Amino acid sequence: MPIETLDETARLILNAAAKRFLHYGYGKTTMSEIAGDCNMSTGNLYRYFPSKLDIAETFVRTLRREQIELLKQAIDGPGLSPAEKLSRLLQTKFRLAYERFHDRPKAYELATEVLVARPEVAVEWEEAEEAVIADIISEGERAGAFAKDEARRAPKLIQDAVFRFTTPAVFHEGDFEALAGELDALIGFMLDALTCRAAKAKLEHA
Amino acid sequence: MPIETLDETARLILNAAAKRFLHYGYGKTTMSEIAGDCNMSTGNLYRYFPSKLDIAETFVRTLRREQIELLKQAIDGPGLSPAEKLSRLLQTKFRLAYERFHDRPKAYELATEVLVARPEVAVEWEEAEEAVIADIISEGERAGAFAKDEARRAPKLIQDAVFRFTTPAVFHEGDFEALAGELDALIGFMLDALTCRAAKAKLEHA
DNA sequence: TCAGTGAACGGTTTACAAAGTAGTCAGTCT
DNA sequence: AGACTGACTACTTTGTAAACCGTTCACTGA
Repeated sequence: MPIETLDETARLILNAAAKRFLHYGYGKTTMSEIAGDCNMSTGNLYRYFPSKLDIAETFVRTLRREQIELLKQAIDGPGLSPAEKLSRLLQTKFRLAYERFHDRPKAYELATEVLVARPEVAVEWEEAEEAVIADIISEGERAGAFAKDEARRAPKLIQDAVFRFTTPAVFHEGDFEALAGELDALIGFMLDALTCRAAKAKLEHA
Repeated sequence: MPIETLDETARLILNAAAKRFLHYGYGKTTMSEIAGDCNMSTGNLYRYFPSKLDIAETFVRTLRREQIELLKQAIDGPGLSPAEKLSRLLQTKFRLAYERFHDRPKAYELATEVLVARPEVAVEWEEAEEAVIADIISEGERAGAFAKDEARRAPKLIQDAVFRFTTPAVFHEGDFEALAGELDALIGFMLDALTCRAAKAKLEHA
């Protein structure tokens, strides 16, 4: 349910809730406050959303849409090789997670709470990213840079491998540059696997 | 401080504490209970350990020694190639984490609590594993199977890549076999990077 | 008919007092 | 002298009663 398809009143509620969620956090925001901001009663909120959690879920979905959009922009540059695209995508994903954690802690907290309570939203988020990665790898296969038939399994494996760099535990240890450098080396490893498999296949063919 | 170097009374305390930690957890174990089990007063405990947390830390260090020992045994088989050793090591590490989480939840909880309160113990744990990985990679380099000069950076990268499979979040989703299969594919990827770099270097040399 | 209301309900959080616990230390026993 | 004690302190956890919050629903006004 993208925002555009929502009722005008529903959007009003969503905006009011989003502001409070980002300022005070999910737990510290009450339905009364949201209703008050919209000049309506609490009961009326339930005509537009089944529950408080659903308001938060809808908001997190918009955050996801924004993130996917930013990732696509990051790899949109002209003349980027598939390897460069993959590298940029993962570095951008890391940077966005790092920034959200440090600069918008309430947004991070909200996403975490919703993702724990509604695991299917987390799965959809990962699948959306996976699709972007799969596109890059397919392009690499067509160009002969990457090995064939990787587009099916590789995206999930790549997500597994960089998992550590999207986990809050890592954001405390070391500064951004050090972590980005470590991630870069890891991406280099993964890219070598993809390109070397292709090279090996070519040698056998020749 | 390995156990053998400890005072007899200190070992008595450590064993009594370990039993209670594993049965009831760290928080639900009191210094009075430990002292009672050892037929001594609480005050006397502090002649042997600076604090309750230090008792737990010492115990967690023995858990680490056991785990490193098991990992070394897992790669000790005769005629195992470096690639097989690395694969076995990481699969064993995953299996031990999985089993501890499901079969000895209190042990898992204790380790988590100590590792959060004493991050340097976590660092030492990772470094001990890193040393085992580095040995395997050095062996692979000497045999010409792996690329040169990887033994320095690769161990940390490999630990990063498999991080997801030693994190409790993953233990809930999917069964053991499915996760082990996914990990296997990921290890295959990393091994390809190591071996392909070596192959590429050889080609250039020839 | 339908957007909107607000009192009422059950489950949860909060506030604060009572109980408990980690750690100390002056003193005991051997 | 040195292993050991246990009452003591400062802090934390626990029990619990009151306040609060998400959600419902019978009702209102247009």
